Amino acid sequence: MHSSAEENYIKAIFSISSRTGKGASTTAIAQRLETKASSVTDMVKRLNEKGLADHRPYYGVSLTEEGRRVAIDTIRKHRLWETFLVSHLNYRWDEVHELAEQLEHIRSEDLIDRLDRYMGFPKFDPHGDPIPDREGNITDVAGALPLTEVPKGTLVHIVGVKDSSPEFLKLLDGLGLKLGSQLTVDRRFDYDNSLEVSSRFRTGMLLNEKVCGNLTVKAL
Amino acid sequence: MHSSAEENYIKAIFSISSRTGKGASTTAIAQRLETKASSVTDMVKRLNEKGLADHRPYYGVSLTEEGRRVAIDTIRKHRLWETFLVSHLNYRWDEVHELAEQLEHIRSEDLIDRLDRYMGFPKFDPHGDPIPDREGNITDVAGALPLTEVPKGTLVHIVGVKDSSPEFLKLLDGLGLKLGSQLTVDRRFDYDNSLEVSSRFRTGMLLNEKVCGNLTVKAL
DNA sequence: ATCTAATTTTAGCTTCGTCTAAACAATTTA
DNA sequence: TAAATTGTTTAGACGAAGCTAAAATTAGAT
Repeated sequence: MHSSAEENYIKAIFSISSRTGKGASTTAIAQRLETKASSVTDMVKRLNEKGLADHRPYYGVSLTEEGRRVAIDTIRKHRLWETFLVSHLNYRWDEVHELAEQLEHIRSEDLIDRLDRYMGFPKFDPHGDPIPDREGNITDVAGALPLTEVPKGTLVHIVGVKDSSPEFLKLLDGLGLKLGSQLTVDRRFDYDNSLEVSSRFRTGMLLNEKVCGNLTVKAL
Repeated sequence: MHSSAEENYIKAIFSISSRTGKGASTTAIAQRLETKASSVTDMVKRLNEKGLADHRPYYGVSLTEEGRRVAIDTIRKHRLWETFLVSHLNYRWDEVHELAEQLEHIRSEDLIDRLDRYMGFPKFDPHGDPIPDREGNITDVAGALPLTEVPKGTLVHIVGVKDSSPEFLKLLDGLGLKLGSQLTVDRRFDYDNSLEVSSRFRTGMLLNEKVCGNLTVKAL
């Protein structure tokens, strides 16, 4: 059995090494979990002893097959709970992250499978992230790419957000943007890689590079 | 903020002193939580420092007004989660206790209020126990009494179970008994205070004193 | 009323997860 | 290449929550 702390470390290692393609550095983990590098070193040692992570000092941490499974199970729980909170308890998409961080640590595979069935086996969570199935398979959206990569004139729709923080989601809400919103890239500014986009309800929206990088879209 | 461990101690103190009408003894608490008396002494000291419990050494522990509120809030969460698990996720009444023990520690009043509304503000949990409302009011069933007190010949129906352990609930299932089941007391045996009862589906059930004491019924 | 038995508390130790401060290693920079 | 900076680990400590063994207190039996 794994503690909540262990699961949080495993999730962080999984997410960092998926993004970078390399082992996760101690400081990167510390930053993400808002803890100290020395605490990370300690915990990584424990994860290693439990066969959940490999650690070559000064090189980085990576998950074992078992650790990877724990990560995916935890992500599955997180995303299913987020989906439940939004679709059944009427939470907004910017309110559910913290709660799901608690709920994902409830120890019962059966509970999450029942919740999954209760909701009709949803494929994506409220932020457009794919929900792993019971076997741990994750079906990614084909043809999805960050808004930064979209050429001028293209019509796309939003299929996901890379940043689920309340701050970012509130910004999108303020622009009237949500999952499924249709966008056209009207202009690209080389100066700072910002884009001018328009939706069906608003034109002339100027989005900076950071915002565009966090919006995953698909051509229509 | 209270830890899960604190909430468990508070629930135990609440339940023991409701039952006995006195302060809860260290050993009684230890027994209920399957821990050691010395651990209880330690924790009670902490609860006392936090203003949640009063403790006169060698006399017993009782909750402060604030501690009582924590107890009732935790019970509310426990019973609402149990209700959700049974009525929406199709769990049986003998399967939900352990899961609810985990879920009751999720820290969010808002979540539990939304769950309450989602289910239409249920008044009783799957074991017939009353669910406290948001203000902490508990509405007890008028005229409910243990089966042990029912005179011969009376027609009653089951409104609650005092023991929610899987073992006891499976025994009831085995007899075809559940909340709402109608029972008649056919005979009372002074020898061991056991009763012979019959339901609409089965006659000649010999229930011992312990079983009868754990069945709360109401005359029809 | 005293002595024994049961209960309760204290003292000291353990594990988990965290911290700070200091030492050690690696990578930049000059 | 040496120095400075950055990143990582070690050492030692702490709080929470538990344990065992021993001491202290109360209650029950004689």
